[in-house]
Amino acid sequence: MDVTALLDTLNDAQRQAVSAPPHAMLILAGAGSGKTRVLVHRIAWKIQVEKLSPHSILAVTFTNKAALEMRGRIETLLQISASSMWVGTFHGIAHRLLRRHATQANLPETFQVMDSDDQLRVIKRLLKALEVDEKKWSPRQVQSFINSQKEEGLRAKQLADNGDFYQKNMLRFYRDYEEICHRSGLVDFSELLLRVYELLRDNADLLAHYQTRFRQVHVDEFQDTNTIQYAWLRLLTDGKDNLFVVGDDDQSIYGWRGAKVENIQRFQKHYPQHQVIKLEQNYRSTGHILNAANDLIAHNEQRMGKQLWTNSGQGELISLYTAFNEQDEAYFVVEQIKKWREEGDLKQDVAILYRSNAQSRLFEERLMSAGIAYRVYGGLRFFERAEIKNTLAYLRLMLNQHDDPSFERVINFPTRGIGLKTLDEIRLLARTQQQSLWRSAIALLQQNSLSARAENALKSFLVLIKSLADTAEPLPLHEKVKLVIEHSGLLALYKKETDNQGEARVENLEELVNAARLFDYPMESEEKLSELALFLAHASLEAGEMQAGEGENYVQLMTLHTSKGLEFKKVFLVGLEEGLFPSEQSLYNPERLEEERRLCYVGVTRAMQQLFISHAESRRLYGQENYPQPSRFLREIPSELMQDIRIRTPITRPATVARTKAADSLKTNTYKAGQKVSHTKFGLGIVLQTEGEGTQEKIQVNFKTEGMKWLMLAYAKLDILS
DNA sequence: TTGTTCCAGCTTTTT
DNA sequence: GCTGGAACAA
Repeated sequence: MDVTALLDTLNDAQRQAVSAPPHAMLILAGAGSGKTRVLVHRIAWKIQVEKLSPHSILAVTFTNKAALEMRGRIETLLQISASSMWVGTFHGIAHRLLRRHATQANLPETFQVMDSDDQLRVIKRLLKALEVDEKKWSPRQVQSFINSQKEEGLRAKQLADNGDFYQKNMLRFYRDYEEICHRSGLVDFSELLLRVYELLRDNADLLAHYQTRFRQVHVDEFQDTNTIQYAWLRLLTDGKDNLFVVGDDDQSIYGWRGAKVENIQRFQKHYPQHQVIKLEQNYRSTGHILNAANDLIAHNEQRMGKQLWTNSGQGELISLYTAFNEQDEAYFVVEQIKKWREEGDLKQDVAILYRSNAQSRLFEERLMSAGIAYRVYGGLRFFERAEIKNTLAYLRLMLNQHDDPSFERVINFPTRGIGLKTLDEIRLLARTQQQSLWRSAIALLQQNSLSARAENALKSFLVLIKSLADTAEPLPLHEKVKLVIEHSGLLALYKKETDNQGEARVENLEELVNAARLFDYPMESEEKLSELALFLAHASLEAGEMQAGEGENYVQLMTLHTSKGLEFKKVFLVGLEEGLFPSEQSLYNPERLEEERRLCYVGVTRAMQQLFISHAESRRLYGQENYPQPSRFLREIPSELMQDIRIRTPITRPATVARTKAADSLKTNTYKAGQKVSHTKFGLGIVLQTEGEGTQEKIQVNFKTEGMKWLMLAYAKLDILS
């Protein structure tokens, strides 16, 4: 392939980015502007034109999916195998480095990776052991404290409590947590990043080695990097000016989990030689949709500034539907999908996007009764399922008996007569002796202090693990997994469950054996670790797909966050109401509000041809009827880009809202739900309901401009208009 | 050990 | 208003 072929299919800005001289580059890539394309072609350029070996290229992404796609596209483009190229997630690459340099990183060779669920379990147990009030110190709170400190690059010993009671306790938990992880040979997700950062920072030789090796470093979704990830990139490219980052400040929607958009500014300061290129031509959406997105995001103050454009025509207007309530909203969406289905089979092109997962239920119900196949993204993924995690815990324990969380998980699962009392004694001994549960269990047996029954049960558990480990030793990976499933008692247990769930679990276990069979482990000469250990790490680092295969005939339901990076011909953006989107928690915080707006921008730019936006006038939330204002984002999209699908006629509010309340209030009250009223100060409004009697009588009115209010009827100056 | 009841909490998610 | 988890009882 010659050089022109690499550039031919690109537009001017893309071409500039791909063929730029080898210095630091910041590519601000708008939604649908061919970001991955540029990244892939840039890497191809490096290999093809600048003759870099794939070996000297590093490309970092956030998700496994993105990493896989990038490698695949490079290989297709260049028709080479890029297996020597390092393409992976931040965590995946950190894991790889730690495996290679475990000793220098002060980790055991067999260290394992914990997922967030494992981490939470460790913290829960730790808090129990310390006998602190779980109401006051919630495990989740502790977890997020620890993770956010690590993401800022801070160890417990680097933090001061300043006499602060809260901080003092948190630091105690943090220290204990580090201790348990160390003893069990476990590393959590943020630890992977921090540990690698420290490894390179403290080992000049290693750092120099990787700085020399990676002649080009590429980062996808740069706006999502957190402090420690950026610090790591800085180390790796220090004084080299060879960092190529692609991102979009307007699509930064993960600030709440530590992402720092400011890293874009930091980049510009730290790499003064850098060049900025904006990709603004959009190949996805029609003109109207892009204009809406542009005008919406222009309401944000904190942005670098970008204007998307297309030369593919204006397309259809955006449709706006005002629903009576959330039921009506779901009804409308599904009716619309039904119409499309009658016109032709279009289901895989349709997505319903919402702010929070709880909103999916109504759409699911409607789709179900309409007989339309759908798929909800989110929820538990394969390697996160309880039966899978139980099996993995046995496998981990076989590999490393001092893995306390795994020990806890399966010592009495399936039940084998080891009660709480025995377990407590083991825990106590472990704590006082500062040793693993496994060692403590053995010690306890030697003390002969247990009852005969407990002793037998415990002994047989230890023997089980040992014999599983020995028997498995010579077997191929999938046979090891199979052995555990069959001999741990898990299979028998799940087979006994006669309901669907039991069946599904058995199927999942079979699938796990299959996954093990198909697992081909990336074995480099230095990575002499056992296949099993790598498989277990893989299970933590890649929890498995949760999406339907490409092009399958499903309507797709997902949160706005999940939709980032995807595109659909027809998009429903639902629930655009103040308090829902933007969410209640963001309403009074300008920064969070801007993030919500970016989220809305992400949603709008998912649509290729048709965008439907809806909101409801009344919505049941947490068992309470709410009358939310339409989202401010609706006002921020120019009205000439939108068409109302139905004329708003609030008088014909459906009976469901008005009926019961109205019937009740009829007895004593003159006001009825649905009546138009006028207030001297608040203006026009619609009566929603009344409550109480006599001087205590209150009335709830939804005012056109002022929103929903409760008024004391005795004082309210209301005129009935209808 | 299992079932029941009570109670808090309630965006967003990848690794 | 529902759900998941924990505490408690049998």
